[in-house]
Amino acid sequence: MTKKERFAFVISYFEQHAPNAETELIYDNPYQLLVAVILSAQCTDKRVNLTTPAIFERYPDVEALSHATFEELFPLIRSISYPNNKTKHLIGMAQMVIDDFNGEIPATVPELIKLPGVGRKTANVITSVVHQQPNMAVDTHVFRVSARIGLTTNAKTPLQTELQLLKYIPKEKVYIAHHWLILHGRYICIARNPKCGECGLRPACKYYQQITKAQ
DNA sequence: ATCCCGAGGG
DNA sequence: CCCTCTGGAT
Repeated sequence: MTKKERFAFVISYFEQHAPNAETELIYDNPYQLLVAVILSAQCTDKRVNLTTPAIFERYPDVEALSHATFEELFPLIRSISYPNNKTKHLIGMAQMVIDDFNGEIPATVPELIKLPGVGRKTANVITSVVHQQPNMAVDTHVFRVSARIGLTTNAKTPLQTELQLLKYIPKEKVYIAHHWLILHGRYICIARNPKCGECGLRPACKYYQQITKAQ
């Protein structure tokens, strides 16, 4: 099976079985999405969703967040990973949005990456979800699932995965493909003991071909 | 013990 | 390239 055929199979499968895949982070606007994605580093969406309501209530917009103090915000973030860094990042992000971007959350990857706590992955999520730009955010799930199936070859960094995926996924399907891969990685192609028995991608999956050949 | 929608710094 | 930050779930 060529790489092109592999992509075609995977896209076709997900279009039939997960046509409406979207993020499980809870948010109402770009500000809330940006906060949620910053908090999501090395943390499950479920746990992020437990912490964000209190944050959004106390800091309803980026202006309010820009005036937050570390001592105020830290307790609201205490229960998720890297609370120290994330508290500083959120306040710094809000202050930079107010000071350097007229209170508007930037709409391009180069600008977003300037914000504290915002790296390439987060910038790709925002520009993709909010601004419909064909950018592929590569998180741990996208990285692992793409490698297992064989959508990527010898990708050692998220950036390599991103570029290889963009080469074969049509622009208009990058957004949905990002969520396909994440949700598949979260519920089927999990890191430990993937549920290959429940996976419809088996005919196109390099990983499955390897483990069955080894029997 | 390993993993979760990573980012920043050296 | 490496390392550190770091809590909760499994």
